Amino acid sequence: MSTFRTPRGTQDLLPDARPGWDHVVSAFERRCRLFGYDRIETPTFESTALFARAVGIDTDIVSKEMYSFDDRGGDSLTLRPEGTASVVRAYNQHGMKNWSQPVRLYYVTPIYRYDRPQAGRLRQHHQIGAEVLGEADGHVDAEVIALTWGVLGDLGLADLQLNLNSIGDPDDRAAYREALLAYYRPLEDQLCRDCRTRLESNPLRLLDCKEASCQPHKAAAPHSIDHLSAEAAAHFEQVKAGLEALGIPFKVDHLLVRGLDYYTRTVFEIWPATVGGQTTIAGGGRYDLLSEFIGGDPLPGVGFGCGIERVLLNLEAAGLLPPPPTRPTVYIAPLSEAAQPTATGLAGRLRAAGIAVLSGYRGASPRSHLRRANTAGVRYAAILGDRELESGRVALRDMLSGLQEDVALNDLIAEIAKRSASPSG
RNA sequence: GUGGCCGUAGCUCAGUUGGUUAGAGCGCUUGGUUGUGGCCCAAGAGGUCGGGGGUUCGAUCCCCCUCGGUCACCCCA
Repeated sequence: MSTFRTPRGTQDLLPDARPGWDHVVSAFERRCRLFGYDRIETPTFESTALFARAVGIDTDIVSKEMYSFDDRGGDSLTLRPEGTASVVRAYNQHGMKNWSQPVRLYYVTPIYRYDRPQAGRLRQHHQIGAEVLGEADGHVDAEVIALTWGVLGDLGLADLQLNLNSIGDPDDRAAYREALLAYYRPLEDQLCRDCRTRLESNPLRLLDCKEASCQPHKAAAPHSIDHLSAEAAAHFEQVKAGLEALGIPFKVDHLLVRGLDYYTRTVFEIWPATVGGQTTIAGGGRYDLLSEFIGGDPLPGVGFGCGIERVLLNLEAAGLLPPPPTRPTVYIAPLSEAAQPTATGLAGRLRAAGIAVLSGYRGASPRSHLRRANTAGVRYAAILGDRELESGRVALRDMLSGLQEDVALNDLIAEIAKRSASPSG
C-alpha cells in the first residue's frame, strides 16, 4: 500500500466514474447551448481579497473555509471557494459591458472549501454553474432557474423541489432583520441555545434552525417578502410570472435565506426527493451589488451553482447512471515474438482506418490473450501466430458467436467494416 | 470547529475471550498436454491487521494519541 493518499476530503476520479461525470457535464453543456450561454474559465486561485469582499468577511466560507496562502512574492491568494466572484471580476476586467448585454456565461470548475467531509460534502468538489450579467429583469432570474431545472430534468431526476424566496435589497433586509428581532426577542427564553446565539450574530439564520422546539416559532415568524420595497416586490412578481410562464413548479419558502452576503432579491435552491443531510443540489440567486463590492461599476447579475458530486449521488440512488462506454472493436493477439511487428503494424493500420484497437503483446498464451479479449469486451480478436504469418492471413474471431475464419491481412479492415455495417454483424 | 460509530489483502468481510507460519469470496496472474475466451477446477501473487506510543513474557485483539472513513451538527453544492 502506498504511503500517500488523496488529501482529506478529495477523491480520485477513476475510469469507472467517468461516464456518470461526463453524462452530467454534457447534459449541462447541451442546455447551455440551447440557452445561448458561452463557457468561461477563470484561474483556480484569485486574490484573497476578491472573495473576502464578494462573499462577505463574516460568512462561514470566508471566515473559516478558504484555502488561502501567500505565494513566494507575498501575495495572498485563495483557491476558489465559489464560482460567481471570479466571473464578475472577469466581466469587469475584460470590459464585458461593451459586449452585447446581457452576458451569459457558464463554467465547470473545482471548488475548494476547508470543511469537515461527510456524505456529499468534500474539500474539493465540482460545480457546474452559470451567470447572467447586465440584466435586472426578473424574467432573467426565471431563465437561470429554468436552465438549472432543465439540466436536472434532462438527467432524469424526478421529484425535485424548487424553493424560492426574495430577501430584497439591503434596506429591505435591514428592515426584515429588525422585524425578526422584534418577533424573536420576547421568545428568547424559549429558544434553543444555538438560536439564542443567532439572535445576536445572524438573525436570518434563526429560520434555519432544525431544533424541534424552535419549529413553531419559525412557522409564525415574519416573512421577508412582507418587508420588500415596491421595486423588489415587483421584481419578485416578475420572477414568479416567468416561472409560471415556463411551467416550472416552485414553492415560495419563507425560511430560505442563503449564506453568502452578495445575494439580493431572488434566492433559490433545488432539493431532491430524499431528505437527509447535505441535500441541496443546486442553489443560486441574484447579486446586484456584487460588482460594486469588488470595486466595479453597478452591475445586475443572477446565477446558480450546482454540485456535480451531489447530482451523481442522486443519479446513483435513482439508478440513472449511464452504462459503461463502448469498448474497442478489436483485440490483437500476437502469439509469438515473430508475430509482434506484424501485430503492431496491423494495429496502426486499423486505427488509421478509424477502428478502435486494443493491442495485446507477446508473451501471453492464446488462452490468456482470449481471456483478456473477453474481459475487455471487444467484438473481435485478431490472432496472429506463425501459421498466419506464413500465409499472410489473420484469424478473425467473433467473440460473440465464437466463429472464427482466416482473412487475408490486407482484407482485414474491409472485412471488419463490412461486418459492422451489416445488421447481423 | 463539535459529537457518535468505524478502520484486517485491490473490493466485500471473517477471525483471535491476548499465544507459534492471519483467512474466505470476488478481482488479478498462470495453468488444466498439441495455438483459442465466457462456465468449472487448480496454483500463485497480494496484508508493517491505518500509523505512533503504552501495558504485557507475548498485541491485529486491551489503553492512550494520531490519521483516515462515515453519520449528525454547523454551513453549503
